[in-house]
Amino acid sequence: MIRQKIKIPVKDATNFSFAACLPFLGRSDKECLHYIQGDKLLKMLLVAGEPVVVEITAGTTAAYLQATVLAPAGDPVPEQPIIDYITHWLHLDGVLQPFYDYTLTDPLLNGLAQAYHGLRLVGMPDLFEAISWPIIGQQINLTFAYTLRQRFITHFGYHARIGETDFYLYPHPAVIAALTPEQLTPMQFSRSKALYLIATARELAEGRLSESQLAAMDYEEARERLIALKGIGNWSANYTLMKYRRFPQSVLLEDVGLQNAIKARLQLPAKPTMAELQQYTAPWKEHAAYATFYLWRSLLPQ
DNA sequence: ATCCAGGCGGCTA
DNA sequence: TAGCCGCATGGA
Repeated sequence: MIRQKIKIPVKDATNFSFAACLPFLGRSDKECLHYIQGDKLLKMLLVAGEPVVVEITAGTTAAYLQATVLAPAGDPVPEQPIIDYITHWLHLDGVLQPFYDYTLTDPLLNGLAQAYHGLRLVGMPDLFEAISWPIIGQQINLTFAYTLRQRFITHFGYHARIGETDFYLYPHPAVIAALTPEQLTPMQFSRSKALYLIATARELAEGRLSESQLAAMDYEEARERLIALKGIGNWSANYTLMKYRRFPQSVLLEDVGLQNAIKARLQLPAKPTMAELQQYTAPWKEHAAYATFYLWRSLLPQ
């Protein structure tokens, strides 16, 4: 059988490495929205309303990635939505050189560009995922957060078994909007989180919050709009702005992972205070999102 | 057992 | 506006 193959161009290719992205993508064994099999990355995504499973591999040069459509078999699927999705997800249209140059001038970041060269800020092209994941994960340890996320996705997300693998789409807001808290609390969501998730899903499902609305806002407007949602504070708003809107100045001051990474790199006796964090991150400006992401990466093995 | 976790809302002053 | 507190539950 001949499978549909799609080339996905990569910008700033000298600063891209597919292999460098895989450790971050594989950081949790409870991940169920994509899978890593050897040097292949597999994912189901929605293309013109239809689920499509793609296998992504490195190109023969860093200037492009290769996507192969595994399902559906038969008629070709539209290429552009797949290209757009993967480009956003892996930030293939990003230009890292200015950030890499900046890391050389910042003692906190120096060395990260070499250590993880070619790693792109892995994003979330789906707005509901980018808003609800911080709600799910806030104030609990990451292991438990991934457990909750896995339950959320496998209970309420679209599922298809292709070959030996169970693929899922992130739950649609309309599905979550129709839930009651009592359907989430037995899955060990706190009552507050259950209420926040349902209310946020309703905002999206009923059109009071939309991708186009958010797309028209600048960083500060979008931050304020997100914080107006119950359960979304400054940390969650900036998380969404970083992973979904890809505002480069997004900074997650309240992030325990960032705090621990700074503590480890500077060998501080304790986590930095909020005032110290502001001092460390103030010079980052348009490099803040990448600085944060690379510091997160530094917490993983290798 | 104790402390912490990729925070947030709400209350008080 | 800033500071404190309760939350809610698993992991280490």
